[in-house]
Amino acid sequence: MPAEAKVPSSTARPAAQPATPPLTERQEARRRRILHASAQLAGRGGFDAVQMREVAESSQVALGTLYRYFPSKVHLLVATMQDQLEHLHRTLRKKPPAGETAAERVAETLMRAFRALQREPHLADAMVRALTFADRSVSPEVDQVSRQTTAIILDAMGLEDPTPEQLAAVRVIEHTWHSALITWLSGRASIAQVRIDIETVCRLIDLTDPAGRA
Amino acid sequence: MPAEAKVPSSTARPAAQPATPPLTERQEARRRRILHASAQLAGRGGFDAVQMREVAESSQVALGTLYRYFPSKVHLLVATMQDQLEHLHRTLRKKPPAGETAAERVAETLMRAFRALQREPHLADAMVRALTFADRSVSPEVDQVSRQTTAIILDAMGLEDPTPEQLAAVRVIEHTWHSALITWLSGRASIAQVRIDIETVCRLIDLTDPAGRA
DNA sequence: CGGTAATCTAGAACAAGTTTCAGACTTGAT
DNA sequence: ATCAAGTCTGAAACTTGTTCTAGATTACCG
Repeated sequence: MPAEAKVPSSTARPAAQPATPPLTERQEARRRRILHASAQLAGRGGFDAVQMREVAESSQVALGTLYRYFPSKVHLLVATMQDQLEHLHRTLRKKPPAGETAAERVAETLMRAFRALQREPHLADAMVRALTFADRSVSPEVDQVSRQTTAIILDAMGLEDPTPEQLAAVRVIEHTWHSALITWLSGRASIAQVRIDIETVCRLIDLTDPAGRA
Repeated sequence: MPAEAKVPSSTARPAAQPATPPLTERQEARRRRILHASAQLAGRGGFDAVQMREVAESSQVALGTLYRYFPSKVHLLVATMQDQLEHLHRTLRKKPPAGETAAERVAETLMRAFRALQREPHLADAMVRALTFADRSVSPEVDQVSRQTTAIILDAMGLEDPTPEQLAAVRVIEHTWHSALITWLSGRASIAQVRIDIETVCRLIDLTDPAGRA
């Protein structure tokens, strides 16, 4: 029946999506080439520089195939972000933050991530814009990014069993993180400002953990 | 020299933009028609339904003229949002929030705004997506929206002389507000969830005000 | 091997945002 | 009233995301 297997869609991780039929090696390679080209183009030029025709050409794939793998430009860029986030998470695991309190560690972690983004501001632009511009059709993928981000923050807090209040705080931290990134990317906030925002929101953690009812 | 220019009639608010050459009455009328058409189309269909050709036709204006007034679709939608925000602010002034603490009043105000958006979810979609998708070329306009939002929140807090810490909290509240809206609009968070996020972030205000010097 | 269904390719075609242009129209000044 | 300069209009053109099609390839089953 099938030839080169079924329609691909998300991650390469086996322990992730439920309905992701496995990919041929050649397909996996194509997918990887596409994501690489996407990140490459995004790296200089940002969101606008990632043009589907160029991605296709650059990754040696027909336009139609590109769209079979990633049903829209936003899907593509969100997938690119998933990729980068995984990479970041691995890096962070190797060198956990050293702060005293949970709030400090989270702030340190986010600032580290922020510095990584500063090294590739155009790539950051492409990914973050895609993420916030995504409509309902990309919800699953965006949600996956969100879960990954949550995991990173919880890791930094060093909690195995967060309370609902703490999870609420994490949600707000994520909101702030995304929105602060946007203001920075669009030139409306300085790097210093972003740091302040992050540090401010991280104080919410103190509010829930040490003294409060847990 | 100029033609339909120079009549210093009304931009309504005299204390707003610095370098906005005043508009003729006919121009003011055009501008208003355009914004009305924009809101109308956004009202059903959201971001995608606001098509520049339709806006032009619907507001009895040539496409080129539309682009003279609003240099891009995002500019147009952000301007639409400015419009709506002013309206909201006026409404809110009439019925200030009744909560005991500043945090309660801010949360109440934002929830009220949220309910207003729920009545026109498509319009909300168009405006918020435009806002977060805006690139640097729209910074001034987006900044104006941000200032207006800040003003609304500060009003709710009832402060005439906010401390830097309080301003920081307000910034984070705004971040959360925008990002929470996005998650709601893209179907990744429920209304209840948004309420929780808002209430959570508003606790930051308690952190700055009651104990410290006011 | 041969068959066949799914995949891939190349390229045209379509949609909506944006730009451009020639000509008609308005406005304020002389 | 006339004129110069800025505005508006209508329409075509251009760009880039997205869809579609016909035919060549590929993977797997028997």
